[in-house]
Amino acid sequence: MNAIQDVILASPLYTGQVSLNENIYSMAKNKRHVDKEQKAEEIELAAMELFIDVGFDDSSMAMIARSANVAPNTLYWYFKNKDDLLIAVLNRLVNASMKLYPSMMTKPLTEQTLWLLHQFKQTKGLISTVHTRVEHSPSIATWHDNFHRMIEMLLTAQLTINGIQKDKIPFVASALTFVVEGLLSHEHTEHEEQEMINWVLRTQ
Amino acid sequence: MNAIQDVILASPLYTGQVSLNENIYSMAKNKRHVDKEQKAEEIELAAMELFIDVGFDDSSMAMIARSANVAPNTLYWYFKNKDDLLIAVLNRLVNASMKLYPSMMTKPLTEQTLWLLHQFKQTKGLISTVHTRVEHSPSIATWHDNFHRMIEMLLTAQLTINGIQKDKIPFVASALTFVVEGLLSHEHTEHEEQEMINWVLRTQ
DNA sequence: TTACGTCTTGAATGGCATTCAAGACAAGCA
DNA sequence: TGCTTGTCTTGAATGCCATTCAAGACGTAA
Repeated sequence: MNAIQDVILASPLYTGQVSLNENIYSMAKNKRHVDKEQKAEEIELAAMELFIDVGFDDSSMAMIARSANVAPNTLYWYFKNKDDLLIAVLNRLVNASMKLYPSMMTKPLTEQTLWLLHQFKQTKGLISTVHTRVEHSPSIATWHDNFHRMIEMLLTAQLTINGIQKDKIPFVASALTFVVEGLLSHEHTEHEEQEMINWVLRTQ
Repeated sequence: MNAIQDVILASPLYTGQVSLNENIYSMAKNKRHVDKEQKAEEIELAAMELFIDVGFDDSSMAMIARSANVAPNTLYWYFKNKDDLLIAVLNRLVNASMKLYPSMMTKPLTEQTLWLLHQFKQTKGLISTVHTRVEHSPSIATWHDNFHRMIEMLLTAQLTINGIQKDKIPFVASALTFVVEGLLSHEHTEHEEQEMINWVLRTQ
């Protein structure tokens, strides 16, 4: 239906894992890499559960390791540090939502936005975590940039389809993003959320 | 001119320090409390500078103590923990801005909002810090609640003066808040900021 | 059997917020 | 004057934390 969506959904960041081993060429001897990706996945799933349940700061590497049945320092063979593990988890979460998104694409934009809001609600805490760590970790910073670039493209495409006045689109897209982020960090009733999004999307 | 503002500006949270020693009655013997408030102020100022310059997470209690010329554990005689020190600093910052606010009250709302945005820009990092720590610390959570209550009252008053349609006011107030928070966590040009705020405030 | 990458781990290391116990200091009273 | 009592201050723990190091186990390929 529209090409932009396909581009987004096919972008390397969101097609699932960005391959952990880029050196497939030089990899010749002693490859056991099948297990490696499996184990990495186990670790990511353990981390994901903890990050969602108790938050990033309160999930120690030791807890994650225990939950994945490995020694704490084993995590560092698979991930450079805790921030890199966070990125893997974030990609997994975004990817999961984006896999479901196509089925929402034809629905009204208000409904789509509300759906996105609910998708990210389980990961509420991780949003401020990302914002906090953007200043520490360059890799989190670029992840954050890419994420917002993707959201902006997605919304721009949808707002265009919905016939929003062209020169207003950047504002509406930013406002929608900020309002969703705001609704994620501050408690509101379902009804308020809906009214809020409707208000942003009201055609002038 | 309008009573609501006065109420806000006189509210205990924002009239400067909430007195550190509530037990003035029982305090009789051995009082040296004059120095105490002075020393507390020195610590708060040292903490404020560090929180703004290097952020909350990267300001260790040891650094703050060194900067205030005391031993690290001395901080715990004045503040229950690092979160309580953060609250003292936040109150100081909000108080400083609110002292300046009355001179902006008569200006157009767009200008007021832009001014608020710039006031809080120096404390950018502390916003996500607060959002992160809301889940850990009940005292940060209530501070955050009170802060938003105050902002909501302030904006509601101003939007009423500006003749915004009554039933739309809650949405505009929330949207303005979220957009300011968004602009604080995501880099934008001055021009984009202005356009963004104008867009939210456009009368329908 | 040897050699060499892949993977795992126990045991550091250095940092952190916070607590503890001991004492210094000042004021009020005898 | 000395004694007591509360106000402050601090060196030295404590128990976490993320991360690193060095040693070795395990599989594969020659």
